Amino acid sequence: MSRIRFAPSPTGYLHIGGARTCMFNWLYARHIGGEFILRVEDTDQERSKKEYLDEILESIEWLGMNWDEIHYQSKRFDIYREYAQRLVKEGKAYEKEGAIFFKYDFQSVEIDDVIRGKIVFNELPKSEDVIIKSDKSPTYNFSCCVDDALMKISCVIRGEDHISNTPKQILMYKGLGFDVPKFAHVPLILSPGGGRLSKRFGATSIREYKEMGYLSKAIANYLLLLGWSPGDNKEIFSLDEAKDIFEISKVNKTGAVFSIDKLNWVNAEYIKRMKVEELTDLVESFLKTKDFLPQGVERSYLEKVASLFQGRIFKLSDLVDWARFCFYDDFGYCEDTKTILEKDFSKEIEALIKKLSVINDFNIEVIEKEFRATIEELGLKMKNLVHPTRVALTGKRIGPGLFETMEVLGKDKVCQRLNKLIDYWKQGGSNA
RNA sequence: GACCCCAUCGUCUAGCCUGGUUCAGGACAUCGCCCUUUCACGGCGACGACGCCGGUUCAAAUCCGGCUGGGGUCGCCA
Repeated sequence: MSRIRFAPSPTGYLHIGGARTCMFNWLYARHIGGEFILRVEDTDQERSKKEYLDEILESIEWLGMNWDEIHYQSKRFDIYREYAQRLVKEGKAYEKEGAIFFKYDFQSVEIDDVIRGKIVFNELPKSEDVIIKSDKSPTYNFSCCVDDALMKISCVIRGEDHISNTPKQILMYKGLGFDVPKFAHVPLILSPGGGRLSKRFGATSIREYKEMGYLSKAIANYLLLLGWSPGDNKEIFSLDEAKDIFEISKVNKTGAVFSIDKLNWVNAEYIKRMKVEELTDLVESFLKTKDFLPQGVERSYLEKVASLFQGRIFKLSDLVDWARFCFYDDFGYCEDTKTILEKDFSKEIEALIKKLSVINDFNIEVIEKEFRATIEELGLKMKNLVHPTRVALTGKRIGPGLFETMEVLGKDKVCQRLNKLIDYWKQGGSNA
């Protein structure tokens, strides 16, 4: 049975790079029918926080992954000390000032990397390293090595920033008499400017993306596109589909620049392909956490709003800007609507109100019919009436199709808002 | 500085392993046209890459070497 692990350190939130490494591990494990193990590397008691751990586990699940085992290094200190002690007895390590140092028995070290092939190190910067600190906690390279061996990890999949740790670890495996596992070093995700993904580049944690209204499946899908490709020009696929065809050896060697534009596109694709009911669920809980929904908004209404915007938003948070008029009456007219409102169309709008107010079944077909009839009778062009009407209803010059917008808002609100625009003109254009 | 990794359109990538089918395919972004009540969506199209130099070969994006460029690591952090 193959055993694969992801080993996060709870000293920060799960960021994009970690999430992707986790996905590669999970995908590989599931693809070969192996076990997926989470190993929490919480040896740094000072910096490890429960808050971070909770967030990491939550993000992993949110992205659609599960695990078979979870271990905590903070509970295994005895084990690390025992193995370190063994090295001391064998003369491969020694104690000094309360710490234990491992002496590298260095010749030349070769890594057989599943993604990169052979990597050869001909020299190492040091001839020894601390494996147990003076506070008796293990150092990263040592606990990592002991655990990967004891937990029978068959392939260590991690970021390429660990390549230079690998020769030291291999020497430790050998010193301890352990079998050396396979390694696969995946490329890093880069900032748009090149270089490491950093806080300087906006959001980096999965949680932040969730809060911006990105869907878990879209993020998982996009992250997978960074460094791996199904190879058939397919770009939209689920973790589950990927699982069936994923090959760790097919992961790229080159670092990939994170593109918010492409993430937006993927996210929009997911939103478009979703059933309205499903989208409404997401919209509802998202807007609730943003404290955006007024009291008493009905589910059926929310569903109409979701459907109205389904094809035109990139992320859920776009609704906060664009769909405000669906929930609140207190909006003013945007600055850029001035040119539209310059000309007074009171008479025409009044005629429109008259036509609309007598409609019984206020649906899109009837609305459009009456709207066009009004245009016809007044000898106007569509845009003459469409633009001011949209501004009256939404406060903006751009938005969803006018007639569906009217249907969603309903007759009363439509007429009321149209009258408000007439008042605006009466008062000589003051934004009441 | 030392060690290591990497190198196809602006970006993500397919192709590279098993050289010819590729004057290099797809996607995002950008631009144009169409659709149209606005903005999007959708449709169509344009722009746009094998870093450079050598070598191997009848033939190289594909194999080899060098150079250049980018990245990573050098903590009793992980």
